[in-house]
Amino acid sequence: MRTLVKELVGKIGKHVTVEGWVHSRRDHGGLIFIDVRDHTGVAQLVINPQQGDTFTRAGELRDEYVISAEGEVKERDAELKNDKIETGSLELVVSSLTILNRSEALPIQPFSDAQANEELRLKYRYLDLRRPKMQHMLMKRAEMYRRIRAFMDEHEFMEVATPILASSSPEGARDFLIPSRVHEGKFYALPQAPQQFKQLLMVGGVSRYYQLAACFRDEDPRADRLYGEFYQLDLEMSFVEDGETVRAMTEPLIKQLATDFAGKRLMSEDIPRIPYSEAMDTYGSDKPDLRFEMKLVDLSDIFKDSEFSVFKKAVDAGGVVKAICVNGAAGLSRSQIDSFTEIARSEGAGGLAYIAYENNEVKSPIAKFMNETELAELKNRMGANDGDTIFFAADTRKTANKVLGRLRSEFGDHFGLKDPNVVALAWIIDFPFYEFDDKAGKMDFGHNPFSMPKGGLEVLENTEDKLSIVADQYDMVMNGYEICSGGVRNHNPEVLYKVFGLLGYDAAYVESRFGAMLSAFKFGAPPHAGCAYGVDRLFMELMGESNIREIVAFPKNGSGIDVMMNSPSTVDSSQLKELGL
RNA sequence: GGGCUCGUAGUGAAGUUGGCCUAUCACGCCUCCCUGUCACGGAGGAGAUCGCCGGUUCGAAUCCGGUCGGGCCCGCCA
Repeated sequence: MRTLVKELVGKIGKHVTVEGWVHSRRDHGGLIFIDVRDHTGVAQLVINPQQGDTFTRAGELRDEYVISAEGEVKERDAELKNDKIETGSLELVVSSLTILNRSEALPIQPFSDAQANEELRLKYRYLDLRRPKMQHMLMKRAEMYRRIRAFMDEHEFMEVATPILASSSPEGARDFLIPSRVHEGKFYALPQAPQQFKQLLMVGGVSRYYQLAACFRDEDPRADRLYGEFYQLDLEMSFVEDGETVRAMTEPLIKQLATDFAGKRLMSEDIPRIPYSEAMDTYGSDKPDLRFEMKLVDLSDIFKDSEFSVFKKAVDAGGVVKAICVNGAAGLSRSQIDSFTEIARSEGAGGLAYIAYENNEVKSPIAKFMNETELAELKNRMGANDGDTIFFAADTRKTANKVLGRLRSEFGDHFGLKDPNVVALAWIIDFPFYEFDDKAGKMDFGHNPFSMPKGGLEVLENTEDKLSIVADQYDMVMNGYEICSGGVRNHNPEVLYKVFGLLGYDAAYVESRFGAMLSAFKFGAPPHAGCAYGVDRLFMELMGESNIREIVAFPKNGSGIDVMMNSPSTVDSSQLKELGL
């Protein structure tokens, strides 16, 4: 019967068996100390030379050998206690020692402060997982899942598994395709989300559905985006016609996770609802980090007749001049400003104009083009003080917002405005139903084609400017990350045809792609709404990580390769033949 | 697909304005010594042609070109 390391504290004087890994060894020649580690902690074993074979065997131990040690738990003398570890007041005096398995010298040192590079850590992930931090991640992830399930259960949601072998959906991300053996030339696809299945569950009479669902998308990864597969807390509620019901229902869960679970402080108990257009205009992003202000200010009226042609031209062309005021940025060096300029350029800006206020002087390459009135009005409008710098974007509204939104986030990082102990939540609502795709030169869905246009058929048919149609669609934003996306669904076949029809897709197209859903909606589909939280990204932010691979047990690398399991891999020609490939 | 960046013993780093580099340090590894350590200590040892290929040069870890691999970002992610 094995005793866990953390249980030793209550076992002074008892004879026990402890099993685990050799964490470190201190061989004094005539006396050997072994630190044994299991998932609950580390404890010291003492092996005396009187123990004969056992002592000899202890001398053979190396780091990460797997052992079973039997003996008596003794309280250490006062001067020998180690207050650095929980079991430091005791030790196990070993009478019998078994080597359960040996270990070669490790290719990475999981317990060293210097961390091996990520590629090696991923290749030897099973060793990397022994690190206390990774153990903690696994345990916290499990705890989060327990809390989610308890919450959903309490709110009478029913967990239903939906298929992993699904069908290809044309919109959205690239699919992972699975060739069918039985039906040569045909393919399954791994679901990008259980979207259609969960809506069909609503038609099937399920009132409240949820699932911790695996989702698959073949898109290039990022630091906050896993390659290939990720998990969503997917949920849907029937007989719900307003998104507020869904938002209000799930909010307590997220608050609980942010506070009780992650130990952080909420920026505000009330979670603001911000229309998409306002978020873009005020923060230059549909996922603003609301832990700090630094709002975008429209200065077009000041500069519409300016001598400074760059600004005037932008306004004349129908664009805007907008700016952000960054506290303390007057101290930025030339090269730091250059690197922010590079960032602005990468978002489409022509350059990065600025005005710094330092020691009550105006320092700026562009101030000479402005008159006293403009400078005074500018400073007043931006609320700039000594030490601040105002950064400008003069461009189309879209580009100016994008550039300043990105800079706002970068400055937030640079000046430490993103308090890691604070969670700022917001709902971004009223997304545009359609957007103009500049590159394709045509209209496309702004977000999710399955959500209900606000106003329904009436609005779809009678609105002149289709780009002004708003979807009943909502995202939850946490500290600058989109952690949830949801909507009131379009359960009306007529409206669904119309929604696609406006983009030029005819009925036959819609039927071929979404036949099951269309047909289901003809047989008494209840109104329904729902959402899906990206639990990996949510967990990442709650754990204070900026790299999503740090919080997942076995992630793929940035090229979509599992360097440990060596996937993707080639397969036998016989396997291909069986599939008719 | 594009941009930026990195690649030096098993691991992490230093060296990178060309030459005292026969490449330095720490951890790890191996041998020996050590009865109260807990990052044990002490003595000794093995281990790297500096990602790879080519070029410039009297001389390349260092400069140039190419290539491979990693990371971040853009595109993409309904």
